[in-house]
Amino acid sequence: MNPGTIRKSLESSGLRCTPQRFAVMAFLMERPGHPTAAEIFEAVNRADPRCSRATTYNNLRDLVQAGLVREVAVEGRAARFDVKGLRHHHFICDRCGCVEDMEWYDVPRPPRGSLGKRTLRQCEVIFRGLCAKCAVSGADSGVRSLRSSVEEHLHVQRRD
Amino acid sequence: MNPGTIRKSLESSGLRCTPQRFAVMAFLMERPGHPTAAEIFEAVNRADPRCSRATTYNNLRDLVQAGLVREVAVEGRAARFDVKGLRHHHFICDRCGCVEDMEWYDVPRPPRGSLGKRTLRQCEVIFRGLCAKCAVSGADSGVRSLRSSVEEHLHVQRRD
DNA sequence: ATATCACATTAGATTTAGTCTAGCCTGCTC
DNA sequence: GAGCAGGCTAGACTAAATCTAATGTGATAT
Repeated sequence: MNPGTIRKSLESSGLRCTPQRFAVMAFLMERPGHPTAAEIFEAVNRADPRCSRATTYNNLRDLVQAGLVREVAVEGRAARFDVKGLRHHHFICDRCGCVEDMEWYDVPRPPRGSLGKRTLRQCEVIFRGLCAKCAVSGADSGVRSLRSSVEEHLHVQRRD
Repeated sequence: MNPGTIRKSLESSGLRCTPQRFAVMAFLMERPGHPTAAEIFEAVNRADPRCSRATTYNNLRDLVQAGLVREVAVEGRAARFDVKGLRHHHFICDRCGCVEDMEWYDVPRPPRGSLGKRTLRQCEVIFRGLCAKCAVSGADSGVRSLRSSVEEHLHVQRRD
């Protein structure tokens, strides 16, 4: 990835291209796979100890606000980040919490009228299940958090 | 909401109907609007101080695992919970972080082959934008965290 | 060249959200 | 009526993220 590209995309979003900001962005680009903020901080800080934790978080916030980076919240775990490149959806593993990209396809807009006074900015699809590694390994290897382990449909037929 | 219904759905999911568990479930049913764990704890504990924080979290975990309750992770904020009743999607407000239900409609499955060795349990659509209240009030009222403001055109200044 | 100003950065303290620990309680079974 | 399992509790603890107050940086104005 050409350093000029990063600089340009930062600047065209109104962000100054500081060494720290550049490093965070570069790390995200060259390491797809949705790292957590802690992983990003650790990597960037190891490469150049001039980048502190607060700066990493600040820069992530700025990059997300500028629309260059996407944040993915995962139940019971740290958030994960990826560069907003080609459009894609996300797959979240119930077991290990990893986030993977899924091929893009269009999501139908919500039906007329269901939006009310709300303003719609984005629709995204989240897929859930087991990632390839966890699906294969079968046995448990780190399940701990609030997650639905029962198939979706087998409960609550509630009439209201 | 008939207390018998709650007891029955707990028991048919293999969960004993304890007073604390019942209270958490009842609160979620009678107060739709996706409260956070802290709100649930506060309400349930105020109504009956015999329910501790740990118990609230334990019960939420159990209810989610049993498939009676759904957890919604929100970027930069506490998770929110709702009873899994009628199928619906979720709308998350960029500004205040609230979660609202959206009318259900079918989501197309991921295209053939894009799943690989993964196991799919669920597809859900998340809508993002501004909730009715925030869309109207325009001015800022509590934005603080990593959130995307790109296409949002309304530049909220953090800190004042 | 220097004062100024806005933006960036830092170390470390703090807050928030959630989990863990160790012990007690309750109600069933033998 | 002892044993046991699941459930509960207060409060200590942890992880993730944010805040604070001070310092650095570099562009522009004087």
